[in-house]
Amino acid sequence: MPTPKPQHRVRGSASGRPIMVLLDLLGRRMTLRILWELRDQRLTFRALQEAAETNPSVLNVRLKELREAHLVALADDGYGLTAHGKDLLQTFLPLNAWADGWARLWDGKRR
Amino acid sequence: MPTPKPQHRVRGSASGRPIMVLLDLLGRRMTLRILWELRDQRLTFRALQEAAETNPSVLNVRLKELREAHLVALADDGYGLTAHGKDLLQTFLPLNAWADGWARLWDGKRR
DNA sequence: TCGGCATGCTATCATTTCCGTAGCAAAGGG
DNA sequence: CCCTTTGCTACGGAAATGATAGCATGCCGA
Repeated sequence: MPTPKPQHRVRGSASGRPIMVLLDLLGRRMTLRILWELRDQRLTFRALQEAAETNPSVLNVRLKELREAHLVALADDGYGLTAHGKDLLQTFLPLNAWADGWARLWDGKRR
Repeated sequence: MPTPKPQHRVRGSASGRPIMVLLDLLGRRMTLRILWELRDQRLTFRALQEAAETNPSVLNVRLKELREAHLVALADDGYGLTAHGKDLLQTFLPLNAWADGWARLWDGKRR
């Protein structure tokens, strides 16, 4: 379960193209969720575990990957996004509003 | 392996908040990749399978989920993004450029 | 009308990943 | 000392994924 790095073969892509590497990384379970939970706060390992509703084993693996990817870093006051991580998160912030609109697709169909 | 729907409990989130549902859906393997491959073209099942470098079993499961999520639809000329899917993809298009910049983090470290 | 071919897709099984729980080592107070 | 919190690891069962083979349908040319 190697951490995907640009220029290296990753699951689902022999090319190592950065976008493919990134899609592999973000497509692993809890990765997007972890980034999301850290979008506006720093959290300890355990606080992050609760926030993301996951367990320490998966969380630890994801955190290792995200740290190797320079998206997350651990400081005295807990885990938080790096400058790169914050930059990436900017891309995802509109997702929240988008998801709300998307959810309305089901509102009319449930009774 | 139920398709996540807003207002319903999903893996990693009891709340059913749309953003959590979306993060669960997008966090499943190959989901982001499939959306990415369809960003500017329609593909047959087999063409999509090759493009995304995956296998029919996983592809079929993901396509079912994406169709139920109204993000992908099948027409005579193959699979393609729905209006909602295209809208969502707009959010991710900047990722390509971002990933190229991100990859440079490793350029200086490889020798 | 009979191959051939491409289509979407399913079945099967081995492998990988994930999940849930218990617990450890270190650091800091009281 | 002991209690708490920290980050994190070990383990076993469950679930998801991956790879391959193959089916049913429809189309097209001979």
